[in-house]
Amino acid sequence: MAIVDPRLRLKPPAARPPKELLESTSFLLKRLGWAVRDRAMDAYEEAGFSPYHHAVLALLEEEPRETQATIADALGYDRSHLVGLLDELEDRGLVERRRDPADRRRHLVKLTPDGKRALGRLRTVAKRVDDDFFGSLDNDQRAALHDLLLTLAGFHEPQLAVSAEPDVPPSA
Amino acid sequence: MAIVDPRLRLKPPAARPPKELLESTSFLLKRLGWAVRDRAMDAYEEAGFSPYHHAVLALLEEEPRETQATIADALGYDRSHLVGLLDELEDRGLVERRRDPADRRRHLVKLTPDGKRALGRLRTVAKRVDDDFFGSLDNDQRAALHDLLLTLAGFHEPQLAVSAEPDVPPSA
DNA sequence: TATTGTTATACTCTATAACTATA
DNA sequence: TATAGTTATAGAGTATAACAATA
Repeated sequence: MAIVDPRLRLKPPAARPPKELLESTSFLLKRLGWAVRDRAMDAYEEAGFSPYHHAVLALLEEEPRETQATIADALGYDRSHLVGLLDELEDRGLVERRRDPADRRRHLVKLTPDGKRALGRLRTVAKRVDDDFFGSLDNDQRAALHDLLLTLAGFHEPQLAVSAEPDVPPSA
Repeated sequence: MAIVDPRLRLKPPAARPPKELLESTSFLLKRLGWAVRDRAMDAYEEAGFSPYHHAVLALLEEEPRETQATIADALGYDRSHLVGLLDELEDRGLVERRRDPADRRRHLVKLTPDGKRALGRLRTVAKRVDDDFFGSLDNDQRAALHDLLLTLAGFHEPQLAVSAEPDVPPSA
């Protein structure tokens, strides 16, 4: 049905990046990081959220009475960025901000029951993104990739290091 | 020497993202992709370039007489983005643009000898970024990571797929 | 004077769309 | 009318710095 110009078949439009870029792990990591970010953004947006909201809610579930500064530090966000995120979460009744009586400059932030429920939904979103994006790998490959990335992360962003601070010290 | 406030040892400031994020491969990929992009940008900037310049020059070495549209498509850039990049490269005498006599709307772009030399320098920058960023992995790990990323890339950005189009067709 | 949270500002990117010259 | 390259514009995102309240 489709008639193809012979010239196109002889010299295909070479719509491919140069080999030396494909041989660079940095290049691949950059591209894929961007791609997965893109997908995650879309998926969260469909659910009416952003990945930032998820991160904040998840952190609050683990550490129930955080101050805004510690939240920002733990997630690597700027403190002024966090203000807007918390405004949105508070407007929807997912978190509560109240002044710390011990230091009235501080706000203590905590999860509400609705926030906890929202967190559940966001976990589903996150899982779907992961399964979609890494679905082409088998379980072993996926685990291997995760390990390698975690190793790298521990090296480059020490705060992402695992077990640098065990719940129970070995000596206990 | 250093005396540590006991409270700090009992309840360290928890400057760490929630566990569920660390368990998400997407999250790690996103973070590391951003980190390596950051480093690459800095390294190229020190050399007076951007990774985009490198990509364009590398492509032109492989395919010496590209039109702007095919360059943009091959690299996944927007065509209007490419204009500025080529302006910069042309101003420095690293590429040449001339009209295609067969279709005067088109520009044929090619590498100059100076461009070729610049490409050499940019390869050094790229190698240093790669070695720095993945230096904490041993050779096997590094190769494994590269393979996994390449597999993923082929799945998500088909134009990054390897050997989808062999230099010599199997039938030849 | 320093710190917490907040607001305001400026700057970079990116994406889109208009525009020209050719076809 | 459609396409290649170019230019212009608007919007999002980010980083920085100023600010008010409190310590």
